Amino acid sequence: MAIQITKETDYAIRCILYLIGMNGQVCTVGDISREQSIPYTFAAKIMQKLARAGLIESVRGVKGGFVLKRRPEEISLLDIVEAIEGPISMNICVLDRKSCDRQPRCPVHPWWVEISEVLRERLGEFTFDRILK
Amino acid sequence: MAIQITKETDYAIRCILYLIGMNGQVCTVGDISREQSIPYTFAAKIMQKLARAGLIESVRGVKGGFVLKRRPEEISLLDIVEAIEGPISMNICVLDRKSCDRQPRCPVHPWWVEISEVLRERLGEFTFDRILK
DNA sequence: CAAAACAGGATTAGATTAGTCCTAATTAGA
DNA sequence: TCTAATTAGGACTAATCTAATCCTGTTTTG
Repeated sequence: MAIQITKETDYAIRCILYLIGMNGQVCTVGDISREQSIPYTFAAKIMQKLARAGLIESVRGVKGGFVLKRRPEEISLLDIVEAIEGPISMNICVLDRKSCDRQPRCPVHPWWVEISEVLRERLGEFTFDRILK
Repeated sequence: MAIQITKETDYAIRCILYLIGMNGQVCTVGDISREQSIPYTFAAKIMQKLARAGLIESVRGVKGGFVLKRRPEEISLLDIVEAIEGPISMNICVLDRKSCDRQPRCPVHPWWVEISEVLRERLGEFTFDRILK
């Protein structure tokens, strides 16, 4: 676990980008997988996560697929990162205080809390309306 | 590779913290390993990396060990993270443009460059003199 | 009811992280 | 000068996580 988003998250961003480009049209996993060069079953998993997070909506059955559920300005990098990887923290101790074995207080802990928060804020500022310009 | 420092980096921070607390006294890997609960051989590797990065200095032979080479205000979280994990980038494409298969331009690329830079700056602001207060 | 699609659990392969082992090289001190 | 304490560093192993696949089930159009 180094300081980098996963390939899955990178794929997820491409998925959203693709849906934005399709302007409300329902797209299948097949379309997305083909156009964005993402392995089919992996793309399917990613779309499920994005749907559970409420960023996109699934339509089941023949003629089904996925559509964007929010407008581009309502979707940020943070939304996608958290939909795929879960809550952000620069060090596990931020989310799970027990994991820090240097009880009761590690002097660096508050720094990680602060840096994690800064990163969240920044990721939240990058919304997809900005990308179209 | 998710957005989080590794355990090795966390250990490295403890090593520096320990040396700072020892006020210029030469400390062995044994001391550090014992006091900070880091497996001996792993701690040895970490100290080597910190030494190569110029944060600490090694003294070989009997009575040898490690000493801080810089003052606390000259050591930041960034120095340690980069000494252990190498250059920071939120997405591989920031360091290795070739790794981005969506040539020639991915619209998200400049965002990752910017976010990586913000993170570097923030990590650089946390210097170890601040921790003592 | 058949075919096209999503849902989701279980599994596998590959990469990375975490940690170990072993054999030097260095040096203080008996 | 020999020995013990110590760092240097390459090779290796174990554990964990990421990336990807497989399979079975459910929904829905025509």
